[in-house]
Amino acid sequence: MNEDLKLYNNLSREVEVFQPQNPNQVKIYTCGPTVYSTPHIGNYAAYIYWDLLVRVLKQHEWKVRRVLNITDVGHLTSDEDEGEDKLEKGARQSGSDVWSVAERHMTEFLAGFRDLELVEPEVIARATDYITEDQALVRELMVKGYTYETRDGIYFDTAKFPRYADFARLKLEQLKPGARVAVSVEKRNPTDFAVWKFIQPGEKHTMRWNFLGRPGYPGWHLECSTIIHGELGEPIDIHTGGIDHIPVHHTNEVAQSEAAFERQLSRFWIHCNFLTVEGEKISKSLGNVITLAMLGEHGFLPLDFKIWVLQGHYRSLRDFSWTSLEAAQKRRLKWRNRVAYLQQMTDNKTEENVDAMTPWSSIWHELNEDLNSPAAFATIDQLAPEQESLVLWQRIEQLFGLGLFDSSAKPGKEARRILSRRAAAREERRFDQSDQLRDELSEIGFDVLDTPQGQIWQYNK
RNA sequence: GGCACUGUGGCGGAGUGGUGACGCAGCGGUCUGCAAAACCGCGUACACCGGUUCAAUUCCGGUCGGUGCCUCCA
Repeated sequence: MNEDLKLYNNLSREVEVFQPQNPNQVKIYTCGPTVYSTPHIGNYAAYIYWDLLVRVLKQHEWKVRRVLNITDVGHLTSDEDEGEDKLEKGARQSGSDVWSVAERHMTEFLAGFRDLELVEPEVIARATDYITEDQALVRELMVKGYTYETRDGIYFDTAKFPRYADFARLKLEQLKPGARVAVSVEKRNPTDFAVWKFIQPGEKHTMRWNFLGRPGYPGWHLECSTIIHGELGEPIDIHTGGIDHIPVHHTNEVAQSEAAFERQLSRFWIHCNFLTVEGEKISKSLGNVITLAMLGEHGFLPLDFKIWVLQGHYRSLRDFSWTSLEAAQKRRLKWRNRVAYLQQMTDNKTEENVDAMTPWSSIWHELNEDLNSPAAFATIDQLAPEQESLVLWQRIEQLFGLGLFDSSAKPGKEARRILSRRAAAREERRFDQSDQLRDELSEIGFDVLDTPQGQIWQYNK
């Protein structure tokens, strides 16, 4: 178990050995979802990768304190209705209010978390619970002279934070401001961003808090800085997020946190790549959004999707397709059957005489090489029968959470009765009957293997 | 335009300066009452063009292609 954990750190753009500051409290922050619509598989892919990270950290016997934020407060939409908040829009479309839209989608998101057997973070922080702290952070930035006020909000002056471009290695003069959105004429620099927004007279914005004598709401990047400060304290050990966050969100987060608190925000920054569907980004406007529920309609479980995600590397761009999901589903079926097989052999008092540590150390090694789960999977697939044991499979399950030991799908009363009738039929060499019973078994979800030790059932789906 | 990632066999997907990971699909065999599972065997894969090298899919340069970001988004 004396394996160094190596992770690709966005700060150095290199794979580095990771050591926590304090093994009793590894501080991790994960950028969470904005809860304005049903999460899609691309959103979950990120949390699947971070789940693996957390499980690996825990396997190192470090104590993890992980914070996940839930953005339940305003961001502007990307659609044409300029300036309308995503939550407001969701509320208008569903005929309810912003608070219940957020509530509903947060519940939905967390249900998906459980279906994917993702380790629950130690802290789930809702942005709206940190408004006072947000305001304190804005005040701190104001006092330190990093901000200026315009008609619509308090802005962070990125020119006053010389390291601004470093994180994303931006070439500021080469950015194309207004490539996709109109520039505010009042901004001093194109990269300046709001830390607090004022609600204009007549503007519809249900979520509002009084600050500086006016109604308003926190800026788009503020909550992450605030929550990290309150729940973990700088510097944290690892900050995770999607690759898309590097140039804007994380850049701004670093700027406002490090300006206000004068400490490094995070020692490691790790980012996962995107998932496309048929070569294109998942987006509502393209109409290619796939949800966990839709996977179910196609006959897949969330865990089939999880193994699909993990058979690629978190920094690789992945393209989703139903055929590749099917291949992943079969791989998981095979693994479940290996566990089922071993369990039945053990029931039959077969002695285990295996060395679980040899394959385990290669699996463990692969995962410590920047979370190379695809390579670890290859090792698992190459296990020789004599290397396999339930102990080893339990460790594998503990690392990936793939439902390999799920007992709810095991043969019920009916299946067990068919199995014993078939055993009797074979004993008397009534093969027509035993073949027919095999077909019946197949219809209720099980295959049967005839081995020297007798019948062994296997899942067939 | 800038930045980042990326181009591996039918489909996915690791990895490496020199014996073709692994999964799915396919073919043949052993085994089996028949199967299944398992095991054994079967594929002239590394976008293109140069360079370095005894040797390049792997390093360097260029070309072409794909994706993402530059408002929020994993």
